Amino acid sequence: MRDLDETDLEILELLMSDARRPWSDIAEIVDLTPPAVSDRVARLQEMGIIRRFTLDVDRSQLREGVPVLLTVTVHADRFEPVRETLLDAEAVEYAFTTAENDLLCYARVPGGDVPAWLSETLNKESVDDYDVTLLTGAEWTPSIGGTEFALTCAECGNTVTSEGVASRIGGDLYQFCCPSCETSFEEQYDRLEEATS
Amino acid sequence: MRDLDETDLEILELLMSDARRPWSDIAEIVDLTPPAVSDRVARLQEMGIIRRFTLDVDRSQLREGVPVLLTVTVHADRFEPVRETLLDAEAVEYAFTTAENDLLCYARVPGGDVPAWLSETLNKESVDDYDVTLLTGAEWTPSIGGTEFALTCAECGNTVTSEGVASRIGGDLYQFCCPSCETSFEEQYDRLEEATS
DNA sequence: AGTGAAAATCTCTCAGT
DNA sequence: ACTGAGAGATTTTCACT
Repeated sequence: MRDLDETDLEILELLMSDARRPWSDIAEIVDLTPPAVSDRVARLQEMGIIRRFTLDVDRSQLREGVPVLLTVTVHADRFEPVRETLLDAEAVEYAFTTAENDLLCYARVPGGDVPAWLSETLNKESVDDYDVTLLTGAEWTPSIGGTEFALTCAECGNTVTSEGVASRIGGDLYQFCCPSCETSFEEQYDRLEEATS
Repeated sequence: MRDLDETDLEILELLMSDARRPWSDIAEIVDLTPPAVSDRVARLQEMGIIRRFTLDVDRSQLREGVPVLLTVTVHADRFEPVRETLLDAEAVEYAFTTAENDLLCYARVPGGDVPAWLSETLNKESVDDYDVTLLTGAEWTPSIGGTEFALTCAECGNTVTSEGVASRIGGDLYQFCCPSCETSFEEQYDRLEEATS
């Protein structure tokens, strides 16, 4: 799978701000022809970078229910099914997974009866504990962050993903793709320090 | 401002699943002509129901930074400026406001140095306290929930918005547009109870 | 608010580089 | 991967209901 170039990111940004913008419009900005833009967008869709063309809707005006943030603690074995159950629930709009395997869901509960909705939704699911926070607002600021690109592991040179770690060593910040690369780098660094002192 | 009808909701649903769908396509499904659909969409945009046509992007593939959930506690006086500062920050994608005036932000921190990013971002802002949770996943499930419609205040008949409250009185759940309607309804209810006992 | 038809614009296809 | 041009589809405009 070929990597993204700056033109792809520019196209993504333009479509983020207006997904109905004509290809010809984009083509002019990124200095290509309309079919070339169309091809790139098709490729971005195939790669799964673009999941879909959609709307940013102000649901508060649709009066769809009481907005809540639901924090769910669940045993690791049951994590996947619970996550899927929640994502399938009509009321759930966002689901965040924490590093400690907790689930955070933003939902709009129809009818305002949060306890009833919860027992309906999580009924057959073995949830250890949950907590509900009432929300008064939710906002979304889509942006691609055009200046931000892939990070490179200081030890092995691979691309740093969400699994990666950052560490400040000798006053400088280094990126690593995994903790073992971090350890290797630190050992190497300490050896260098000793040798030059 | 005219209320939404079922055709509007149908158009919203169709555009949520594919925002580039031709008007003619939608027109056929909702039994209108293309210009009529175009007019309705324009009206939905003017009303602010449709904020924008956009993309659902799989940001995990863009390797854009370390995903975190930031919980910020801030004095009521400083709430608005802090909220705006955070929303303006490139890294912040979502901001949820709790009923207790806490802020919850989903952000992807570039470079992975979360403490540095925080001190940069919230530098001149008087934040009482904050907490950072590392996330490993974030998902979005766009859907309109076609069966869900506006709620009506049991006291005054107005539409219940996010500001509204729900209350279980005498075993039944009632919706109110505001606390004062709730109080009026309860008093009326109690008087009826006394009269019939 | 919606229709119908014409004009303008956009997208798709495909042969060629 | 991209271009350029032509065919086909879509959107916009506008007079009318």
